[in-house]
Amino acid sequence: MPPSDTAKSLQGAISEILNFPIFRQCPREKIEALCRSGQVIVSNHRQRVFDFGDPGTYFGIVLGGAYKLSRPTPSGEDSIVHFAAPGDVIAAFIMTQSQPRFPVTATAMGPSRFLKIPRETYLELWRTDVDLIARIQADLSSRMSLLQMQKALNKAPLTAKIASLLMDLVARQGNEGLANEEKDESGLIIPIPLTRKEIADNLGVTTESVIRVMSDWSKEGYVTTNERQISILRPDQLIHFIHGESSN
Amino acid sequence: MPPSDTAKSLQGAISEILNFPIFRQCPREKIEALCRSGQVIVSNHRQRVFDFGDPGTYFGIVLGGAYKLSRPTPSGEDSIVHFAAPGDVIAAFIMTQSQPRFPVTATAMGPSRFLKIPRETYLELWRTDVDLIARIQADLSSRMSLLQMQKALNKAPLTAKIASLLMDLVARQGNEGLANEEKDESGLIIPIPLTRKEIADNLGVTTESVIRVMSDWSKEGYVTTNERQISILRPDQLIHFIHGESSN
DNA sequence: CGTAGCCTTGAAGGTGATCAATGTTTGTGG
DNA sequence: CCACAAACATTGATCACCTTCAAGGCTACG
Repeated sequence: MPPSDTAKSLQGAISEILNFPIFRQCPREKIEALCRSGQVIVSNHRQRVFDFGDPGTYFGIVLGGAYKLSRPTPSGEDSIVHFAAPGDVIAAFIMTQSQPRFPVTATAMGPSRFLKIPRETYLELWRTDVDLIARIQADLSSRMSLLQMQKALNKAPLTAKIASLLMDLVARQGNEGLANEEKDESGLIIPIPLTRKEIADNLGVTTESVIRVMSDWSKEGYVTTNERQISILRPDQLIHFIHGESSN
Repeated sequence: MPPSDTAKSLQGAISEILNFPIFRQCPREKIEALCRSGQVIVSNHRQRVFDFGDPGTYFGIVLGGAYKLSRPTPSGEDSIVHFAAPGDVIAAFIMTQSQPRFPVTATAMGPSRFLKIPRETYLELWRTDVDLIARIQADLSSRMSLLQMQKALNKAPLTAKIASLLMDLVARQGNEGLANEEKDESGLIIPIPLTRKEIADNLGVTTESVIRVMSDWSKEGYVTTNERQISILRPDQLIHFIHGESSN
């Protein structure tokens, strides 16, 4: 890639990042400084960015598309820990360790881009720009909170788990800059292309079980899927499932 | 409590904290400065320190005993998110938020003590002592990692979940200063007084199920319990369960 | 044109939940 | 010090939910 292209994509990255909620009202110079040491990485569908256990020499900010963060289970399958959408920070948590290793595998879901920033830059930020670090921590804090919420649903029926996941994903989109006026027409659109298997791997259940629930909901008209794009037509109904009431 | 007592317990707290692994090789003055603005809180068994949703005006470092961090589930039960042992940091993650609220309820498990440190002190540390903040982050990082590992076990049978929890708890003790030479005699002792219900609430299963598994293991001689003190006699057997092999 | 990934459906089976009853220990107040 | 309540532990029977296994169809992509 010629240097001019790199420069251009970096310029784009800066303005994109400034639009993400966690970096709102952040002085442009700071973001520029952050980006200057970084590099925009473009990924294809299903392409792995790094593997569980690899040396963690950098962290990332998702710019477009999505990445799934997974880790192998003792039984050899994959457990998806998080769906990283634009604005999400990846692997920042381990940067302060002395010999960091990535705690998850990152895989692109559809064509995606992220800003790759070397570990040294992160460590320098601790001294030069504490505010920025605090913003990154805030993102991790919400991830932690999400994990805890999901843990609390362990005992709940599968319908509750799926409904909760879908509602979380649309809620995250809502917080970001996008105008979501399409509510009334086509329902809430989930901003990440999800397969049934990915939902299953995230919830720790089987693909078949997810399919059965989603099929029912499609028949009832609560959701629709095409091209891995899931839309929620009846958020109210899904919320019912989260709170334990079965179908009525 | 007369001021002399407070001073004494603070002195004790300082040396205790210096012995915790995350604060090892930390200059004594820094810890002293940290403690000076704090206060040692003593809790009785089952006493609540703060509730989910309360304004988060302080954070804490567990000195003795243990605290369980839980949050209410949509169905009205309790989900235990973490067992906080001595050396664990509580609620530090939310300190940087502008209007922090405790994301969990903290309840003492047996007689316990923790150092209560006001939020302002934490915020000041960001400017004055980044190293200390990094150490606290490291504790949270390991908590996050633990949550992810547990999530990966979602699909595993109940035996694997319980075995994993018990082994995690003894491993955490091992990392702390205590000499654990009692391995050969009485097995690995779990440093936290756990009820079956607490195990169940942590794993998102029912008390009865936990009891059935633990009873089996007691009969097989893998574990023993008395006075809520659980000992692992056959760690090797428990590890088998984690990796999916059933009983043989 | 064949493979790989994803989606779907059905039947059978098991694991853990639920419900109910009872015993044990701990703590509390008269 | 005893009586009573509350929290914890235990056991059994039944049942629902989700898994497992099997088979087949669809689409994308080299």
